[in-house]
Amino acid sequence: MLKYQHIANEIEKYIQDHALQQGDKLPVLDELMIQFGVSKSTIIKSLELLEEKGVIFQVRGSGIFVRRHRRKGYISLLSNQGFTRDLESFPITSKVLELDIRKPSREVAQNLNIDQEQDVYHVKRIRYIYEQTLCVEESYYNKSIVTYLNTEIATDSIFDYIRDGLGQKIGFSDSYLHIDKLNEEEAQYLGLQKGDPKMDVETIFHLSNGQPFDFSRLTYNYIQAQFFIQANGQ
Amino acid sequence: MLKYQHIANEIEKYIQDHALQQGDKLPVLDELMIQFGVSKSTIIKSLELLEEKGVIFQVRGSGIFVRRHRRKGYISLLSNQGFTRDLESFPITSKVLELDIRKPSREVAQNLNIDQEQDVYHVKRIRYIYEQTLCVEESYYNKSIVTYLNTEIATDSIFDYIRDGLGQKIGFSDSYLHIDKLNEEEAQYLGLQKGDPKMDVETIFHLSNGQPFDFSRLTYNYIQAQFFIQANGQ
DNA sequence: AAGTGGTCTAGACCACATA
DNA sequence: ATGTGGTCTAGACCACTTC
Repeated sequence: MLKYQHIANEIEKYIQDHALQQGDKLPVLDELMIQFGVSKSTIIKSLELLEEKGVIFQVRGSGIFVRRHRRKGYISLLSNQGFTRDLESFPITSKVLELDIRKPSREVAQNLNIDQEQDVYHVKRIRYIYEQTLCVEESYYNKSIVTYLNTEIATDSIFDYIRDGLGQKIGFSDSYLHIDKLNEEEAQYLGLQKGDPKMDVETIFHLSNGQPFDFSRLTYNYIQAQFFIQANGQ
Repeated sequence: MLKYQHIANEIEKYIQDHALQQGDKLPVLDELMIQFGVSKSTIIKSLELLEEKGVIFQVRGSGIFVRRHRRKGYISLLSNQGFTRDLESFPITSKVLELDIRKPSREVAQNLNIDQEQDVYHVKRIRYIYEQTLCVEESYYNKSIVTYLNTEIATDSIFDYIRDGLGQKIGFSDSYLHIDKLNEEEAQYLGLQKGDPKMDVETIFHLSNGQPFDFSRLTYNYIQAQFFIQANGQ
């Protein structure tokens, strides 16, 4: 593991173990340098990581402080690793409704940047949070990258499998959000009424080399759906 | 202006001027170092900025590539500078409905981290995009930080005024998203029906020293509301 | 004035992709 | 094997906050 990653983890663990709150001060740069026995740049790199993650904020001339959002039970829209990778992880489970290999629609092919003759895995799942219906998910994986899938994998974490089982490196993702009304089928899956509110999140996931490998649409139960986003200044 | 900021701007301008698309390759590190006459670290810092912003992605051993999301007309949920600061800026206008000084409710006081005796500016606005109703906004500003406001400022950009007029440095923000149904009043403002879907976005904006200065709730018209989020791997 | 974080440099060495 | 990005160092100097 890289030094700066290791140090970032240690600092984050320190914050959690000591239950530090928003605004609490961390040791100064010089101390951290000595404590971890590395150069200033390496500490700075660690702190940049934590700042980007929304764990701390730095004030020039003053110090390094803990950043905490106050509300619990919200799902982060910024983790592009699915839900299971969140720090404050939720008890998310899945039920697989459909799993097959097919030719993509034009929309799917476009989003995966392939042509319509190439095979994709199609997966439809319901996802539960605290045993309540959270969302319906429909995903398409480029089969030339995600070469194999089965129901067992899809019931567990597909992303863990892609990373650990297939050895693919997951990079960045683009998400598009829409608000609309539920249709009959969606309402049935989510245990709501037709015409009730919903949020659709379409996401294109890319490998770290920029290749799209997954296009997914999640339709959320508006009662369970609470999200948060931490933004940093530019 | 800092070197790495300047370079980042130049590179971004280069991408726009040449209308580069997703996956197009940029000059390699060595070339950029020579071209801008700076050290490797400075170029890297610029590229990190652009990567965080979702403008490029880097592949070790391969190169630096342009990152573009393909869909137009979506509002970024990551800009914590309001709408007006977006690169692909929209014609956003505002109408001020209410503007007064008052004592905050407990909820507002909590979110601004003040007590209920301290004054806040209360602003209620309707915001339009392409001359259509985008959202209703209700904001509360800590009056000890935002010392003055008037209708003219609130019709324009309040954030520009806070930064440029008051000389405050805007830092990070925490946003919380909910989906629900419109009530009578909201429906009227947005020109929709009671019970139609809505998205509420509550945001706490902080100065760069960590102090909250603005708590706002935006209620979006579900027909106009389209958002996007670019996430980077961890 | 002292303390603290931020920028920038030159260079050594490492890890990954491509051919 | 070569090219390309990533990590890490030691140190000089700068900018902001606090006292």
